[in-house]
Amino acid sequence: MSHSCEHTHDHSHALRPDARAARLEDAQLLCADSGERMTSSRLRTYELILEANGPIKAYDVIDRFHPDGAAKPPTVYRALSFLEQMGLIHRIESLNAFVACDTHDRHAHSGHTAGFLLCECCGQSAEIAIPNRTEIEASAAKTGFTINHITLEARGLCQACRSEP
Amino acid sequence: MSHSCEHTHDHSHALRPDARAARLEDAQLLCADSGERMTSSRLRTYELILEANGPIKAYDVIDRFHPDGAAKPPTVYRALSFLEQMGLIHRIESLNAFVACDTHDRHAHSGHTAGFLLCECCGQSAEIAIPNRTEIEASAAKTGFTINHITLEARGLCQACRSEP
DNA sequence: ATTTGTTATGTAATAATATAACGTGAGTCA
DNA sequence: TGACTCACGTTATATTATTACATAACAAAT
Repeated sequence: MSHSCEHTHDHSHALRPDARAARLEDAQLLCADSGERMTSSRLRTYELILEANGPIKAYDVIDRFHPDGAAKPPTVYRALSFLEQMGLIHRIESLNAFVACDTHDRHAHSGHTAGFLLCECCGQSAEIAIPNRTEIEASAAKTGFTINHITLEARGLCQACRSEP
Repeated sequence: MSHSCEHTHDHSHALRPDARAARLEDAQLLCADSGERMTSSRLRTYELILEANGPIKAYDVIDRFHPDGAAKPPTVYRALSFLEQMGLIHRIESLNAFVACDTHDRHAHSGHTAGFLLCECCGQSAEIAIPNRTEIEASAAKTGFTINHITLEARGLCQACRSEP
């Protein structure tokens, strides 16, 4: 889906090294507080996701895991599950990819559920609050359905990609 | 995800044979009107999706395609793409599965975009209108993002599964 | 300090999902 | 009829994800 265009994608959203370091620290504190272990493979996986410029595929994490050679899939998939349970990353269903949770909003989005805007051109994502969650729940409740989790992924074009020809 | 419970799922939503036949006829008319060809593999794929009691996996279609032995994957994946483009079926991203479009609502949902309620217990799905489409678009527009397609999938428990212990 | 239970990891294999590439046939229409 | 397009058949392979089981690391109680 991404990179189907001609222009260059110089509008990187990747975190700068110091911001990444801060996120890694925060994650370690979060785990310490919750009595979970932030092991080295979990940390490495999180680091690679933070380094990525947008959602990253599991096998890209696997390939980049070691300086010399790939990790074994279960190592990374286990870490991804853990990080997702901790609310540190989100899975993007429509891309089979993973993205770091936007820390700024992490506590704002109830149940660690967020919506995503996914640019079909540059491949970057933006996390948004799900507008009117209650309406969705109300609409479901009419038929007696109770919602546990909402996946909301909107595909389109980000401003940068729309303005570049 | 589904069938993690103890109770039986006798609340089938599958169409009755006559209703299925009507859908198949409608689909053929739709194709005729649009100048597309409803070939036998497309029809067979659609038939299997209509017969399913909820979202069905591509490989389940592949396995059931012939009375004796499976179809080749490309045959079915091609048919699935076609049916999706025609608005006859939807892909459920969070399940890697496909479900027949709810005909009743097919014209009501602009752009053939629909939301889904997915029961984590019985595996059935219900198609809903996306309640906040404009708000989502407005929220995206604030950052200059234009939306082409919205995926909305809510997981939870349907009434039948909540009432059965 | 040892035992014991739990949690995490290593490793090999394989399952599940999806597409590429390329040749063939069937319809359409000048 | 010839040329064109669309759909299909076939083989192979790519991509995504999990099972299964053995080992290691850790924590907590004895």
